[in-house]
Amino acid sequence: MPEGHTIHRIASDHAKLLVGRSVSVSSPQGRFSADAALVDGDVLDRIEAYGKHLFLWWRSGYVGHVHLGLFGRFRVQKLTIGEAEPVPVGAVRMRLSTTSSVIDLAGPTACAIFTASERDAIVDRLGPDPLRSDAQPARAIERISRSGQALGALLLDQSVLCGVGNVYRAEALFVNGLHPSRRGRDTSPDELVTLWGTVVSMLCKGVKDNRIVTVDRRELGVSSNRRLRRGEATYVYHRDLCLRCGTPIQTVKLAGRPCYYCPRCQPS
DNA sequence: CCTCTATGGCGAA
DNA sequence: TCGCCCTAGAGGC
Repeated sequence: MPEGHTIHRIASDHAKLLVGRSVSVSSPQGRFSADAALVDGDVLDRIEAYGKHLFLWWRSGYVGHVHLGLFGRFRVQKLTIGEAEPVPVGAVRMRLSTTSSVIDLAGPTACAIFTASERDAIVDRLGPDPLRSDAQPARAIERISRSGQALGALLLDQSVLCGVGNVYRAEALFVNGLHPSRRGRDTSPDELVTLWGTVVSMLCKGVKDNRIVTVDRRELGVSSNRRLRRGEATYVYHRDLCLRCGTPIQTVKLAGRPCYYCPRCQPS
């Protein structure tokens, strides 16, 4: 679920329900109770997405920080007028509720109430976010072009650029015919500019679709409106055979996780 | 019912 | 590099 596109989508979806309103904040599971009390009933001014981080700007000056990690999920329920709040299902770390909706957060890696300067400290450790209009791609491109690290490792390094996860790194490299083990410094500036562009467009599409679909449907030969199944929506990620040429997909461990690639379409 | 997996990231070695 | 945290859905029996 959560690469950068998920977080940006959540930010805009949740903003429609919460921003400008007084929000009840609680922790049915209990682990977030003390922090929740700091902002319970406060007005939410803004929700900000930065890479895989979500920041909730409260009018009091507190800033909520959420990182979904691998398992975190939000569930949104809309309430009809006068409807009582539903009983939480499972382990709900944080519940945000208004008279018209309830948003439950389960399984996050991080969920805490910070100050603005703590939020800044997190952001300072991040590279440019391709989904943000204030992103400076040159920062990422320069860093990659000086690095002896593999592209597959650099794309997953949130301090180089942020928001890309294990699916998008594999798919973006595939689309550009780049082997994941190619070193950053062995990649031309032109190739890196194009790679950045690929990441931007893939993530943007992910926000729109609210899921990861990197394949061009025309290459699939399926009717254009059928919803793609999981495993149909990528060229190499988690596939046995390359969607384009049928070659068996290989993986190489980079940044501690398997990077899927096609040895034929992405020669070293 | 159970076991396995997952689109992350941290801190201890 | 490894272990660990956290949850839910899928699939097997």
